[in-house]
Amino acid sequence: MVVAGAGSGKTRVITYRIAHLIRERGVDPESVLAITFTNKAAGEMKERIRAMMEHGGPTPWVSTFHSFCLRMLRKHISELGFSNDFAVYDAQDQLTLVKQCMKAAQISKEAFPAKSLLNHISGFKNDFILPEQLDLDSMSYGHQMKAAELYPVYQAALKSNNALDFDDLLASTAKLFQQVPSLREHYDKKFQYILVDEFQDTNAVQYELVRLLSMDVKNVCVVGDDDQSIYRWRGANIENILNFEKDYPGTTVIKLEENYRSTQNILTAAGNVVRENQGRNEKTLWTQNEKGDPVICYRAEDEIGEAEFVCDRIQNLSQEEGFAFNDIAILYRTNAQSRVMEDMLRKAEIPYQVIGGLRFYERREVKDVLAYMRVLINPDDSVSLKRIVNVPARGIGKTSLEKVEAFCREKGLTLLEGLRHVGQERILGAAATGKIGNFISILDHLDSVYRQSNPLELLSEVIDRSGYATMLNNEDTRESKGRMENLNELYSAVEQLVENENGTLREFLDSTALVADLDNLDDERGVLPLMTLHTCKGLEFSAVFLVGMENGLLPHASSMSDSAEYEEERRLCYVGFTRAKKKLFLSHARRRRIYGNTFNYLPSDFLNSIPSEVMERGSSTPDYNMNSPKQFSGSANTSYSSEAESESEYSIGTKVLHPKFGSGIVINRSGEEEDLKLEVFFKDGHGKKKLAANLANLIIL
DNA sequence: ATTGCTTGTCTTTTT
DNA sequence: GACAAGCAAT
Repeated sequence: MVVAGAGSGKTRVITYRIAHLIRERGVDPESVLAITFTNKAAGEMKERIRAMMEHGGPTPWVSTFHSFCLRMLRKHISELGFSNDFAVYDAQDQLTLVKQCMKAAQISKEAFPAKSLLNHISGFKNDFILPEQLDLDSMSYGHQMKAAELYPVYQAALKSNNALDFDDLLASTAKLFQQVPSLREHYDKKFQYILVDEFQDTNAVQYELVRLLSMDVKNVCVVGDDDQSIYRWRGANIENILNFEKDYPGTTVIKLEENYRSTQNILTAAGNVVRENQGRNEKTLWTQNEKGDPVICYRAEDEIGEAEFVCDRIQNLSQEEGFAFNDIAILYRTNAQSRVMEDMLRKAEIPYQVIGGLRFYERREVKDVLAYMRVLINPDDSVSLKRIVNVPARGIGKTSLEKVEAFCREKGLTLLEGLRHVGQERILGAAATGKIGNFISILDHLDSVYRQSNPLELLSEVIDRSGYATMLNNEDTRESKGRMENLNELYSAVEQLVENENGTLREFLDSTALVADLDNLDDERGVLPLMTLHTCKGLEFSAVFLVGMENGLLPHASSMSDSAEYEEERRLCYVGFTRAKKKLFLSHARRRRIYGNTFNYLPSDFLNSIPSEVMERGSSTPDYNMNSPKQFSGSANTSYSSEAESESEYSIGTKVLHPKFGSGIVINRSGEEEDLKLEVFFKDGHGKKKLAANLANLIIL
């Protein structure tokens, strides 16, 4: 186990270890399995290993957990009673199916938001709790309990659609190895060497997978950094680092504490922020690098001023100091923050790319077109079928579809089978029957294309015959033109697949299901990347701008009520800082418009952790760099000017006292002046309360 | 019965 | 500001 700080060369350790094993120890490359966090990282690692080998030949398995599992399942899933043409459901598909199941199970969607139930189900899967293993007595409150009730229904629905969701890829593979010992043994023996990067972000299933593959051959090398654990909310478990030594007795632990990436000042700032966390392994990163420039912290009046500052400095770095745009990054906590930055970058004519946000393969038109192809491959996929049955509109509405569905339930047919029987069974009137017949004949035609030609021809036929092209052409708006462009882009993606790899349609669909945001990062051209703090993990840039350093954004408002979540925000901040090699710019705005409301945020608590020797403050208005950072966690806030006080009253993060509930912290606010509503999280088990500010008799602490 | 329109809701992070 | 659910108009 290699416990290694940021910038200490973790990934390099894995890459060189693999190269060493193969080159010096004569290990068969195909007996090596390396797990990375993104497909991009996997590709780069493979490339580097290949470069270190003398000649081509077999290569080690390098992939993400998800792609590894998908590969296993495509080969062996019949053992679990699925057909190997199963579909992979993304978050949208999952939600659609959950809603459908809730209707069937008569669960009120007002009392239980589908998203919340899905989150809990995902949580069960990440903890590797199968529906039959649910312990209802251990369930906490209402949502989790309801989710437990829905979980088996949802799994059954997935099965009848011959589909797995994202979390199933992992859980089902683990289940597969547990249920079929011969298979487990086979792969255990095959993979003599297993290496896992970013181990601090593995969850229970992933841990179990590693364990299952290393029972007979206990040769595992994991690399991680507990300070960079930022996926707790996704089920990641830092405990995995602790359990490791128990499950693998005789583990050698190697610490890497020298940082080769950042200047001393940046490292000091980052180290001080993360040091305040309680549950962490004490380690201090050091570097031989120069002290470097101080970290710059800029206070803007509003988010536009912040964006102006950022663009200004970027121009400066580019023109005066010769930084390439792709060596500078803008990082933020939430995707929504990118918009203002984009507007300003466009004005400044700086080329940029936003990583993340709405993914290409999640766009409506792309998903619609892909849904046609998914149905051809897997006719049981009713989620995709329902998506396209009336898209473009062809007169098959809600009521008709409901009747067909009822008929299907009664006869035990899949939706597609049901649609095919509409005519004979006289379920619907002549008009509706005819429309469904047309749709079926479109599908049949596409199916024959699918069987006879390549994916590229099929795609153009889908776009054409479905009526999608006509629909977009008729609309003739800026939006519809954009959608058409996306379809053209999809076309080039498939084109590439067919030309270069001679891939099949299913391989293409699989790859679309597994693309990560970061996989789209294109670091060749001089394009400036914008991304969230989560996405930036593993990357480095000469200059980094971390914007929105405010209580409520970083730390995010939703983390204020839970100390474990709050600590994760700190780590997130640490990850952001340590991406920077030479220059780190922080910024925060006094006012910020979000969702149409104006918020007055206070500067982030995390800024207070940074020693003034390594940080320089600036702002568009004077009086900022004079004082040390304001303290607002203590009892007195006399350092505020009166103007600042009225402005920041009840800001997110403010500690308050309530006559009944005692002390608490403001985690959200809405409305203005008289109608100001606060959401306050109280200690001592009172939990979240919504209060009207002028009625609640709150005392600001 | 379907369509296109309006209203209301909800926005942390993602393989 | 995006999107889904609910509405009146055809």
